[in-house]
Amino acid sequence: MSHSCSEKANVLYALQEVNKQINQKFEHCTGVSQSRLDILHQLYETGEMSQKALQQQVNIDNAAITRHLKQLEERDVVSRRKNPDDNRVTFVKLTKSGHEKIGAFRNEKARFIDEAFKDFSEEEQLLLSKMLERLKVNISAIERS
Amino acid sequence: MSHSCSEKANVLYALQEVNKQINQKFEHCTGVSQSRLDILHQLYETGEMSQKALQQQVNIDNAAITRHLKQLEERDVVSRRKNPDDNRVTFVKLTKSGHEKIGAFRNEKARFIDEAFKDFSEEEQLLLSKMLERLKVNISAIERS
DNA sequence: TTATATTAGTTGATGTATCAAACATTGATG
DNA sequence: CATCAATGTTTGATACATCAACTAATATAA
Repeated sequence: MSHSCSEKANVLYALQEVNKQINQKFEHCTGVSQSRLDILHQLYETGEMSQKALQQQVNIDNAAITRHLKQLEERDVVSRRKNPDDNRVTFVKLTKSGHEKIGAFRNEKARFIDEAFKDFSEEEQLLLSKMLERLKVNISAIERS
Repeated sequence: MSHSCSEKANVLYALQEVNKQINQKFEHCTGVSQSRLDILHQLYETGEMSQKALQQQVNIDNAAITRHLKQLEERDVVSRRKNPDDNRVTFVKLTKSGHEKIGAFRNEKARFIDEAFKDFSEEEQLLLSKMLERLKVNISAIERS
């Protein structure tokens, strides 16, 4: 029991290691943080959208979204305007120059991902994906002690 | 190509999701951050050790280690002393009261881990572990563009 | 033995995620 | 219509990780 438990612990630890490694390496390669790229990626895919929708897609805090967008707006990567039909929500989209820049990052990321999974077959990817999903479900179900 | 690539991207994304989820949930359950628990866990396992060795084990920044330990020392969870044979290094260990407290956290974590992997067979754990290891190797090999 | 390099640890600056509190706007109810 | 609840966004406080610059101690080499 103690042994199998510590084995699981190691898997969890490995997961965190890989994750940290990904973030560090990728950010080091591109100069953009993962979460910022997630935001930009989402805007690239979706076009104009509300901050709320964006926040739900990329799954980081409201406050963080606001701050990222503020900076991105200053650098003319992103533009914002109020929804004329509901002044609570603000719409965000990539600027033209932002859109161009993001293209390069997306290629970079694609390359990164291809390298990361270079020796994974389709089946293995699927397997990994399924396992992660199960982990996610299990963890969601955990109650506060 | 575009399709399989975005599939990989989703796997990577899922990995990050799970990781974030783990950290949030666990910290929410115990009130201790993962990295702080890693530090305490390591001290629990190893006993007294140098900060350098600790840092290498838990793999977070020197500066972060220093700051964690400073706080833990203030709260009497940990005690530090200089290595009399080499005044550059400082040894750290759990205090008696620290040791007791950590026991509870470790149990909490064991429970958490058991829940997370509750429907995973030994083989599956091993499989996941191997895949993560491969990812790690692949990512290590990626050069800055 | 004095100068230089290396090692361990600390501190300051910066970036970013989080929660909670505040705010403005809108919707719903009496 | 007036009040109250809900929604979307912002700000402030806090926590943490990272890098770079710094200090102190030791090891190396001239």
